[in-house]
Amino acid sequence: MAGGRIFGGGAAGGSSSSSSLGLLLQNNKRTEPLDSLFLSGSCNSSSSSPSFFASRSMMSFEDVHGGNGSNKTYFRSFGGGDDIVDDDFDEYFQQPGKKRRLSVEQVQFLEKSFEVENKLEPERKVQLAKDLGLQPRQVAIWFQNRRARWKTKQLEKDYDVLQATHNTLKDDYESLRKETDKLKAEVHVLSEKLQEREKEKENLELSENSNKLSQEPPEKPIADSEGEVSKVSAVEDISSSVKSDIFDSDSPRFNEAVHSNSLLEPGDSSYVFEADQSDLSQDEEDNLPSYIFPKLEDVDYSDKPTSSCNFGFPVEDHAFWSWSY
DNA sequence: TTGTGTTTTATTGCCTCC
DNA sequence: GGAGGCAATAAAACACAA
Repeated sequence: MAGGRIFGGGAAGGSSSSSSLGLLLQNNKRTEPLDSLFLSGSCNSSSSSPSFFASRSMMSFEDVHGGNGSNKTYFRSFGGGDDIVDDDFDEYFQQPGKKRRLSVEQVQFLEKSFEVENKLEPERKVQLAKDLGLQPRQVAIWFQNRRARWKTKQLEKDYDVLQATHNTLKDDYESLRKETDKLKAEVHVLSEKLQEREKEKENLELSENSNKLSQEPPEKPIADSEGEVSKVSAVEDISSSVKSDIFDSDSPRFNEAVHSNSLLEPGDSSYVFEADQSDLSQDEEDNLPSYIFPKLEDVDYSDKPTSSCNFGFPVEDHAFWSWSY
């Protein structure tokens, strides 16, 4: 233990008319134990000089006179001084590396002061030191250590609160996940049913058509209207087929339609799959059929005005993305 | 009595503020 | 540059079980 700071040089001289805690508690009621401290620990005692009083605080009366360790009270009376033998004190005080515990009363006093204000201004430090018969440096150290203890306790409290919050969130997450799984399974079952129904319908139509074709002899259309008639029937065929393909992600015609942007135009009344993309994670997007969640690179918005920073989204739909970096 | 863990007091070194 | 705060740490004091 070399070097280090030099002790604060004892309590400041002069008498005071108010205690340090009194400085802070001017408008507060004092507690009874502290009152006794204030009274008994007064530095106004004419019988002892402040410097002597502060020095005396560095020792235990009972230690000097053979006290038995635990349950010690170091400073039975702050003001008296008649029962102190200076030689014993000097002997004790000069022992190197000895630590002296503060008395219960001193600690109570300091605790009370700490409750009021956990920082220590120089004036209060000196005043407290005077009141308690300690070195100002000791008071400062006590406050420093007390702040450290308080901080540790606070951290423990914060940790407990965070842990409780974490547990609550975890439970919420679990229940939401279960609900999501349940809903996903429901969606799966329903979409399978839908596909089955559409296929049945399609098969029925095909068989009906083939029956008609096999029973009716082919009629030659009139030359003038031939082109028109075949065009209309062709369009009808394609139209009905496309409609059913909307529900069939495997249909190449469906994909063509999507790519040409002719069927799934947002805002169109036929735009039936307006998925809320914000609720889907990227992984989920990847697993979904393209008709529910067309990939960005598959959608051509070349006919729409775009800004330099809209990531390929139509400007009017994604103003959010349109800020400039 | 002794070994061990905890608490309290004090030191050291670094940092910030005035 | 000095004062004061803080984190890390040392070491004495204390508590307590074996």
